[in-house]
Amino acid sequence: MTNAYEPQKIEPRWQARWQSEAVYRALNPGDPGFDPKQKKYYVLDMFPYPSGSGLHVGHALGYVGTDIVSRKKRMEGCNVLHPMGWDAFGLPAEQYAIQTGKHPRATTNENTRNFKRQLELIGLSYDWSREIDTSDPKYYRWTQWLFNRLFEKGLAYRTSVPVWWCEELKTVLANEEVINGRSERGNHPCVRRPLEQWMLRITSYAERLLADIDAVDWPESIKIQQREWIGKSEGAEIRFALDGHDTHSLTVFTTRPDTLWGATFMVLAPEHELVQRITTPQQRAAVEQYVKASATKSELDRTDASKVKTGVFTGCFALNPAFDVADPRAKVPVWIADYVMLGYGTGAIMSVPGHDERDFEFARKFDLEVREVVAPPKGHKGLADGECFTGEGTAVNSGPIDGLATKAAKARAIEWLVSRKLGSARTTYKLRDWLFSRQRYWGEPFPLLHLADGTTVAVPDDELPVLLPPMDDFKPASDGSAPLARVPEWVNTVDPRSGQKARRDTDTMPGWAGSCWYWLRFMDPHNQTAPFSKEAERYWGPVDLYVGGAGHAVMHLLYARFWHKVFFDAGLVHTNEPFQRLFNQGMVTAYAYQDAGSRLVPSAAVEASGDKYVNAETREPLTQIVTKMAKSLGNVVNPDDMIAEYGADTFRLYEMFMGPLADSKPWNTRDIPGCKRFVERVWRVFVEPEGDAPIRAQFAAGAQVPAIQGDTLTLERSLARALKRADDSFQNLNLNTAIAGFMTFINDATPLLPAMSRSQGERFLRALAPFAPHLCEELWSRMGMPGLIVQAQWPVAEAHYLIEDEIDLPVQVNGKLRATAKAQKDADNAQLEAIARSAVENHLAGKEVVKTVVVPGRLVNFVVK
RNA sequence: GAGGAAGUGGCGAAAUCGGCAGACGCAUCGGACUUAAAAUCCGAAGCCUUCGGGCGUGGGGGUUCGAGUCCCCCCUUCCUCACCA
Repeated sequence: MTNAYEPQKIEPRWQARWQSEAVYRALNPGDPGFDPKQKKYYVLDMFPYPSGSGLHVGHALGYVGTDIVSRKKRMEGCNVLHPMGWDAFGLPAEQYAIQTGKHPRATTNENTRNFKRQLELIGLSYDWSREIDTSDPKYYRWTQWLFNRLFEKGLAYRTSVPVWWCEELKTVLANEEVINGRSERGNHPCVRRPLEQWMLRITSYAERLLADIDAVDWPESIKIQQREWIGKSEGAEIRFALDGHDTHSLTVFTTRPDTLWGATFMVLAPEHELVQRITTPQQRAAVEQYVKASATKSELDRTDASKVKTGVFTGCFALNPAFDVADPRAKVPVWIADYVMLGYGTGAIMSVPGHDERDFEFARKFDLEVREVVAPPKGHKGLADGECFTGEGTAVNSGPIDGLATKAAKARAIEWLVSRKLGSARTTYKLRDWLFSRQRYWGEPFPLLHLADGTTVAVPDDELPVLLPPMDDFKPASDGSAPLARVPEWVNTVDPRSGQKARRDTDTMPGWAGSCWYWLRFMDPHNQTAPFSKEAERYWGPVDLYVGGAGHAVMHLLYARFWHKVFFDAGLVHTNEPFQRLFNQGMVTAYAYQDAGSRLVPSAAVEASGDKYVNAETREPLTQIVTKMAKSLGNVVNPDDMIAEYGADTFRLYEMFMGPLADSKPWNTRDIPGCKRFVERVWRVFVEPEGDAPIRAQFAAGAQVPAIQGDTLTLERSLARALKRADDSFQNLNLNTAIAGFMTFINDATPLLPAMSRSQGERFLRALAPFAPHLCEELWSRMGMPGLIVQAQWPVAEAHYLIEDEIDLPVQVNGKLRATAKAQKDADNAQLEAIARSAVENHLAGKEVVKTVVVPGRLVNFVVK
């Protein structure tokens, strides 16, 4: 037994012990030893994509936070489910394979091994018996099985949609791989091109996805982002006849049916199907050129999208149904312009330039008629002032709805349209159906067969999984078809039900698929007859606390909610929503350094002297800035290095001590020694460094129990405050304040050490244990405490030690602090006033006290003239 | 352009209700110990000051006996989404 603090020795030792005793193993209903009366708590991290570069300290932030919560919940007696796994399908592994020839299976296995090693180094309390890998056939078998449920409900369909095509890479790219019209990798130009794709009908759940978000305990900012993304808007669909085209009409969506009388032109999206039919010969050349240009240009140079509206007249006129055909106002020109999106509403609008900014700008540019149909309320500028008015007002120049306020005018306009069969009320959503297929290799194959008779059927559940065929060339074909299409022996098969010849679907699912239900698989990860058992789901669902970055605010969380609702409808799960409480950890940023010309200098070449920074070579002064961690800046910090140097406990403490879990904050390795010092001070409080006893005698079993008085009472109060602060810090996960409380206690205890009792020592260790588990386990064992501290009970402050008998009473004169006086905690107002008055006598001399404010137990304020 | 989050010492930050602004750390400075250094321990420290005090939570107004905290306007930074009719 040595008395030096040696984290490199004690940490692996306790990790091995926890593993051998399976202390983080969560029991399911039916498992031996399962206690149905015990409360359950499910803490989930957003599981990582195991990239080749490994974890950095930013990823670890949330994992340390949830680990501390899990450990505390266990100590509070909960059956805690805290699992971890790998979101292992995805494009980087495949891209890497194309470049290096290394199979995605091999790199994925390597990467997950590395991630797991890193997580274990940190001492995280995952139940590794539940580890899952979305790219493992044992897992994706059930992803396919769940897809079949969507397919049989008609929620998956195949259609031709415009997708990103990159000519340079000869491949289809996912939306998330295209940034400002260029490929994320290589920065090549991309264009939209129609291709047959699988879609999921998420829009049919739009209303429920919107409504149910009110009931969950999520950050309001995320709720707002989801609501905005779903983007419900209510309005009307209106049909316009086209002059000279009896067979075609033009339907538009508007949220302002009351402004129909002010519609002076129409605009179609350039891709709108009517464009070809209605364009007149004179305009054809101009229109075709515009359509072609907008296929690339509109998305390509968005950076210098100078917001100048462009468009071309088709030569065609529509008839505004608000007016009689003979009325000159009825005939309105039809234009095309790229400010109208094909995918939203009907891909066509009626333009009301008097009351819509975009239409107003367009009308000005092309000199089109602007007519006022909504009079602004008094005090607002309108067309009379040369400005467009988009707010609510009173209908004017609008025939049957004249004089109505906007709200009523909308309703009346819809009635009017319905009665004439010109339109109807309609609600639209920004949310689009979900493009669910990728022409890629490293994903779940669709469990679908295209039969000789032209129908498409699901592979029967009992034939799953449809395994990815072995391949070693993953390059997409030049026509955009998937790599799987090049494996004829895999593609060509027979439908096991009808015996017909069949072709397998050669698309794979997107990276999101595996993460759409993984929290359910964690509940029952080894089930071979179902994705998860009903009993397990009834017991564990929903997730009590889900922690991850705000970057997944929309996509993952919306997709996951969608699948969960489909499962709910299918009777597979018993809750409407998957994640009861969501918490977003902040981003860990890092410092970077700039020279006078704002050029970034790699961190390795920066030298610090006090609070100044200079370039180590040139001695040029540098400015410190805060940025993302990036390889190119050389400021990525990885946990392995930190742990090797300081130990896991110090690393964990620093991660939390930086600030509230929710805040973004810069990593500063220079600050870590503060946490290291704290850990060492804790050690020395318990262990005499020069001695050879495992623990100071006062903390050993059978030590004399001091009376709680004098210094021991002072420490008891200090400990109570620390325990209270620690407990409170879990409310908002500002665990930094808990650590500050522990530090304060150790600062108090150090000079009063002889008065500290064994009981105080062990309670302190129990509170610190979730934060610094190895250290506490070691000291706990040296104290001769029974069992493991990870299984001990969470200590709670005794309320009466939180109350001080004597307080420092601040005394203010005119709101300014002039003195502090000692006062008894329970002194009444008159006593307090008297004490206060004598404390600030000199400030009151010769002044008239006009008012005295006494806040019992808080302060006294004299208002004087 | 829209939405969100946030601005407090040299730095990270703290401050249930409106009630002593800057706890706890880092860096800094001083002292002890040491042949010396490291480590450790003790102490100082928001800024200005004529040593009475004054000024201080991005800026400007307001409410209040009292505002980091509540209300209005403005500025800056970061994140997300881009013309959604």
